[in-house]
Amino acid sequence: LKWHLFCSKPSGASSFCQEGLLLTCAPRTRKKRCPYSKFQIRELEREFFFNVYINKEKRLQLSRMLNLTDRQVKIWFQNRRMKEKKLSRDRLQYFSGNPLL
Amino acid sequence: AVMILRSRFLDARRKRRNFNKQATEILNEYFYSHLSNPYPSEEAKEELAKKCGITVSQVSNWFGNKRIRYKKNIGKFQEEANIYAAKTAVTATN
DNA sequence: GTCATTTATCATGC
DNA sequence: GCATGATAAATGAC
Repeated sequence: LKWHLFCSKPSGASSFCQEGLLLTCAPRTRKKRCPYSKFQIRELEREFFFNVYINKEKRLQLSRMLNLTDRQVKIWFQNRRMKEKKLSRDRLQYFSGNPLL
Repeated sequence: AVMILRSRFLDARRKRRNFNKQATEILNEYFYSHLSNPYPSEEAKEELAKKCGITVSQVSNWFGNKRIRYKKNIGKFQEEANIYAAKTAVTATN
């Protein structure tokens, strides 16, 4: 059984959500998904409100403040833009075909 | 009024409801008859969505969940797989 | 960059 | 109490 090829391994070592000094797990394993804290989300959302596309400087600044990697902040903004797009689609679908507007 | 609609929209997104039996049947039929590559195209998703009375996003969610949960415990789905395998075999003969 | 995914997690149904 | 649908991190194709 194969389907999509993602290299995912449980990575025996206890991998906590703090990714300060990303130890290189030899056979590259997929990083465990770790939900961000309320504070991290709030700050990311705040920045997203001002600009949907974040520049490199702000990204580095934000990543340091939130104890996230540069890559994590970059990906968060990518995912957040996709979420916004989906929200727009859902709103359109929900409110169209709705009377009383 | 706008605020009411807005809140209803938010509630509708938050609340989860199970699909009806017929929709689940249709989705499972597709899944098990494409078990070697259970990735419906965009067109197939739209058709499934229409037949099931759900959105394309919901179809994508269903297949995403189904693939990972099937892969994680194939044994648990063996019985279900046999049922739909037999079902498609019957429809194929007709 | 987008975007379809994988995977874990969340929230609800029953 | 798990089953199930939706969402949140993370990856990879392009």
